[in-house]
Amino acid sequence: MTLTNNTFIGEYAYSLDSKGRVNIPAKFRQALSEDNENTFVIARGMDPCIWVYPLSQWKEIETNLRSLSSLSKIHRTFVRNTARYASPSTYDKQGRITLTPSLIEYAGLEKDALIIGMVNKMEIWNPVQMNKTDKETIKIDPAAYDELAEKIIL
Amino acid sequence: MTLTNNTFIGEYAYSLDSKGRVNIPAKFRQALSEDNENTFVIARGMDPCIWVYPLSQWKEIETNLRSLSSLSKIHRTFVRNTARYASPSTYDKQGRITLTPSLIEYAGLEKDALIIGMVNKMEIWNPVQMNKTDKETIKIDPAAYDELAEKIIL
DNA sequence: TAAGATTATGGGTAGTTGTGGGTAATTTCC
DNA sequence: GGAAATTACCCACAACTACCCATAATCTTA
Repeated sequence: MTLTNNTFIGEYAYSLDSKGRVNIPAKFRQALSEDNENTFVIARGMDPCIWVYPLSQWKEIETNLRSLSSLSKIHRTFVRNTARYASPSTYDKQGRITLTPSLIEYAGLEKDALIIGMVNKMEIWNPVQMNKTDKETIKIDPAAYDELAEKIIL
Repeated sequence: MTLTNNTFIGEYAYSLDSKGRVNIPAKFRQALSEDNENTFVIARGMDPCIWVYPLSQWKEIETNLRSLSSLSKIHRTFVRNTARYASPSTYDKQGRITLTPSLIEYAGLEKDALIIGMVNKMEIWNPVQMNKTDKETIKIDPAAYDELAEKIIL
């Protein structure tokens, strides 16, 4: 059962092989609309993990980046930081994408890879790092959640 | 896999040979539309690096430069600095462009060259200089950066 | 429950890409 | 106008990557 197009939820445990490939969960692949051409764009996450966008979603980001002028230092820096580590990756016949060595290192990936649906994208984590981050998350300011509550109805 | 035409993302580590040639990443070459005639325009970046535009993109910049009046000293200086060091460069059968000695010196390039996709253009850096700039970036005004990040949903 | 289909993981191979260097054509300069 | 220097074009090799096939585990369906 597929939910909305290009929408990802759930968590999957996969492994990274010696060539730097990870499987994309079948459900996620099925959720992709045709215009994505079986392609994702992988990039650095804000947390120590890899962000995986459907191509169509990434194109919107690119459009926004194009509107920034390189005359502004802060704009330049932002475009560079965003685009620099991004890379398109089409999945093969077996449904795997190849990660770049740079991103593997950034996310600290070894044998195990945890794939997490983040609605408009997915994240790839080293399970150990995810645990660590989970524990830190508990310390989040409850007031911050209250602020969020005004924006999102659960 | 090629994304949108004339759009460049990702980071590549190449080397500058004794003739002042650098490879253009295959993905970037493939992204070029036909009307670019296998040609880029190299110019001084705002940071200590070389900016490499697809020919068609550069033509748009020229159009914009034309619209600036030379009555304004700022405009004159800007046009001069932009046009002065710019130079077209067609890539050879192996996909390399030749850089000018002036630009090589400006970017402080030696053996290693770091090529960074900046969406509408690419940058060529000395990796050492890039590291230095990265560290300075941390000092950028975080508030302004966050404001930008809110406009562009990643 | 058993057979078939799908999914996750491993590895081989042919084509592509990055890099070095050589030669001929062109330009520069005395 | 001719020599020297520079530039453009070509070939060759090594490393890498994308694509293909194979197998085992899992899920689906009759």
